[in-house]
Amino acid sequence: MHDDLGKSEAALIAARRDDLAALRSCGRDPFVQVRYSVDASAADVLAQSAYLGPEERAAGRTLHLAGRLMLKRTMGKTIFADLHDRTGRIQLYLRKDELGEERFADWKAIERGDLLGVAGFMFRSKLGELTLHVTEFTLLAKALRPLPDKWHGLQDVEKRYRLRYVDLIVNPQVLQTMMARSRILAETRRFIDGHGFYEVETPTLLHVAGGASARPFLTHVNALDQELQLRIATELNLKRLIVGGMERVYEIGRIFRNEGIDTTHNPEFTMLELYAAYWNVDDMREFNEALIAHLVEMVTGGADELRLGEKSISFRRPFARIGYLEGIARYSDGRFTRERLLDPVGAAAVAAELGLPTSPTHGHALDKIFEAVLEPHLLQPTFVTDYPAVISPLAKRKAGDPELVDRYELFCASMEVSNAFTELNDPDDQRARFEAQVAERAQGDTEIPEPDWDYVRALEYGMPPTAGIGIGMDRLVMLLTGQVSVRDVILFPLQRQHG
RNA sequence: GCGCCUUUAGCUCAGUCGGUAGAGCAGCGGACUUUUAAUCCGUUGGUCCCGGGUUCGAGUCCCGGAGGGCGCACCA
Repeated sequence: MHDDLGKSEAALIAARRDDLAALRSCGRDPFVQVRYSVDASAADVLAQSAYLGPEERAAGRTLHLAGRLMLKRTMGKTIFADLHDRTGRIQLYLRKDELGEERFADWKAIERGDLLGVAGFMFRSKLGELTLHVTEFTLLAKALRPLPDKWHGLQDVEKRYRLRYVDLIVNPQVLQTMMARSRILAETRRFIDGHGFYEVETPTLLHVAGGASARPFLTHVNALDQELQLRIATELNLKRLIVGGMERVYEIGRIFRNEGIDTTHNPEFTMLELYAAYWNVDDMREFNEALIAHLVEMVTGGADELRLGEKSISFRRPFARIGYLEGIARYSDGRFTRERLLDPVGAAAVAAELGLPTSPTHGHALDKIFEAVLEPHLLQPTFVTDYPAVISPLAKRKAGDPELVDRYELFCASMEVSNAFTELNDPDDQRARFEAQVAERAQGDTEIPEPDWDYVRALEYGMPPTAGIGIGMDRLVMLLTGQVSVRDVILFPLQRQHG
């Protein structure tokens, strides 16, 4: 049909273009096809014809499937092929004596990668595989570029991320994970909506990005000729809505932090933040536990355990609980006491004892100590409670213990999965905490945001007692799908531009 | 930002001591009416990431650069 063109990529494309030209010249241009009436999916058809005995063929209506041809095995006057759709793989079987000389010959120009509509009936092949016996087919689109190796797929990590569409075509596991992510997000919304919450959208472009400690991305509005920052949290705006009376609000939105990129950090990521008026941190913990257990049940099909590599993580309720200071004391054999940790000088000494680099602030030192001492032990789902107030500028102080706040973080597999607290609604205390942050910023902790004084003003109108939570959805999806790199749960992770 | 590793055919990978580039798959031609990464016969295909240098000669050694991965640092 076409000349021997060699097999450099350009030649492989040229050969496929020749096939396309040949199809067009005999009035079979695949790109004129506008739709195909699909009435079945690979997974459904396979499940429904499981009853078929050896070499038995199914009676009944003709099935119509569509998908991408991923493998072609030509045996002279018959062809076996693999068709993939979003639900999975199904084998096709075609015979020359049924299709006729001409239609069968069309398959010379139908190759791996092409998109196909097929009609036929199910049967069980001699070797026992449920197979669609094709009686009718339509080429729906031609792949002009060759696909990667049929066995190894696309392994090159850089190409997988840069050419994610190819990755999705040839690595079914990637497609499964990304579709699972979509389902997890949808189920999270459904669960939350079921508890009477309102989903809202707050701005990503802000004059002062606050609500977390992180360096923001900077940008510029031409219309106003002003510098703007991309949000680093949705917290302050969502609590403005609590002040305004929405009472139960949440946002699942993109957050931007201009910081390092590694297996657990992408500069843009998806965070759920949720606020409930008249709840406290214990109500939130209950809600959190129910949500996570529910999602685990969904992805496992009813189990309460996740396998993560060698590890097995049990989500049987209630999850474990340990105090922040109590935990550090326990895993340091009592050496790192509350008294030492809550004192800036003592904490710095503890950090030095652990060989940690010098921290610019008390809070920074506490974070490092926590990560070194307690976090590695938090494999099973564990609520770490009663955080020091110094590292919780937006949380309410514990009644009777003002050095601590009503806050917890949930850890699974040594990864922070949620962060929740009873919100500080005392405007005077909030103002004082912001002022303390200004001082810390002056000490050199550049991640500390500029205070949002309008937020204090909002509190002065009165915010009901409120509990709030933040959940990094990318990390939650990592946990639920067993991925070790955040790039494997983000469709298009940020990559450096080629020079 | 620092360190280690990595980049060879469309894909997955070999390439020894520095001697002028290989395999499998894909492609192309042929055989084959129940295959399973089909098989069998034949066959084409290279900016060895880029730029310098050493050398009679560089995929290989040296210097510089780019992309990527991992670790550290940074960071929820």
